[in-house]
Amino acid sequence: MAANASMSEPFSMTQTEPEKRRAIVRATIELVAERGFHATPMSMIAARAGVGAGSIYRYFADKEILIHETFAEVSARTHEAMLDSYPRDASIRRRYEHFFLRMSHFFIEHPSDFGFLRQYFDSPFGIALRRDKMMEQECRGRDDESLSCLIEEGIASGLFKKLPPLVHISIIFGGLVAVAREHILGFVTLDTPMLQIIADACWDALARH
Amino acid sequence: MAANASMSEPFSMTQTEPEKRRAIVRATIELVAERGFHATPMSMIAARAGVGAGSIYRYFADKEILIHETFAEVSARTHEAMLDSYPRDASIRRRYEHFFLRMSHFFIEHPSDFGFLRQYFDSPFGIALRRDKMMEQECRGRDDESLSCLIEEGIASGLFKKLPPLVHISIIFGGLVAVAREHILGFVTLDTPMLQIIADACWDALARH
DNA sequence: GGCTTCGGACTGAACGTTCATTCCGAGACG
DNA sequence: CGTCTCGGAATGAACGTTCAGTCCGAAGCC
Repeated sequence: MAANASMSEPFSMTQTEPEKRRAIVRATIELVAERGFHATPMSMIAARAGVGAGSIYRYFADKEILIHETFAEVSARTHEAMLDSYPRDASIRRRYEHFFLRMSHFFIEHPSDFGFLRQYFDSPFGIALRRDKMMEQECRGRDDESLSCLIEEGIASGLFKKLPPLVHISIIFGGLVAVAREHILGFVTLDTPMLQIIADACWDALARH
Repeated sequence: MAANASMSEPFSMTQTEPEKRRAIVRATIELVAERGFHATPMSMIAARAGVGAGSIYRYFADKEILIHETFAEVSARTHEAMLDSYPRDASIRRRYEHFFLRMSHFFIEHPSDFGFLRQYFDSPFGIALRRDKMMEQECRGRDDESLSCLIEEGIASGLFKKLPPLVHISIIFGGLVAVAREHILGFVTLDTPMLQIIADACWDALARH
């Protein structure tokens, strides 16, 4: 079936094939972000994407798979944004700031992606995924997992407080996500200088004094 | 709601009336915490509470009202736990620590309440509620809202960084909630000394240096 | 080139299931 | 024996999923 690799994707030749798939994924992100997984019917996704209800099943076997594949795409975009021009050899402080600022900008500029990710990680899917990742990480040799590494490096060098790395990550990420959420909901307005100040504040939580 | 004070609640005379109501509320808290609002059918709530499906409607007009009244009860318990023996006249630092430690202990010891609150505040209900509260607070003269006051006091006294109070609150609450969640999910274990250290770390994020 | 045939992406009405809510007979209490 | 609460079957709406048919561009034929 996939033998033919001559010049086109598995569907038509017009090269426009994934147009509908993309529309479906986009609609899923937006609606799940706004309303949550269980509150967004497939019919609503189809309507927002401008396709027939049945067409979704041409691209995704069922709702659960649609959610998982959508997550994979959002997740990839997020990692890409975070790692883009990551100063791999800079100081811990600079790498931390890069992470924090990239992340907060990405969330603020892509509120639907942000909302989708929050919904996903709060769901049983996301929790199971984290459990798997944790297992995997315990068995395999250390991989790169940038933030996790950064924290461990900071602790080892005596820069950061001696706490379980996951606690550091929770404080940073918890604060970051909460602040981004307030901005998106319109309860505060965060510009770049303000985000820098917040990044510094969260750094103070990590650092020994 | 509390108008009729003659001698009995609106139901029977057996004085056992709120027994079932309580079971329903408890089941709602647990199931919503575990599964989310839209993924917990009324029939499941009835089964967990050990009552017939129809009996819920004897106490709550519909699902939405059930959720709201359940929230009101959980919310009251939470505030009560936070304000219990609150050292109203102690230093800002001491009051902060009281708040942080009470809150984290409460969340950890009442994971269902914690899960329910998170679900509620993430839902459109919770967001609408916050919007209302914010309006109300802007118009009315300052009320007590302990944490909000504490932050403003800290900023005014030069102890805390000059940031919108809501940002301070987000950093603290975001971190607190994230950390409690990791504990409940079993990814870290937090005892009292560790929580004290975390409270101190979050304080560092607030404080000027 | 015009006409016909063909294949498969696409649609939306239809299906079986599950949900929130209603209803009614059974029983408890006075 | 009337009143009132309860449980769970009944009801209608809404859901995820399917499928019989539509549509359209490409290929075959004259």
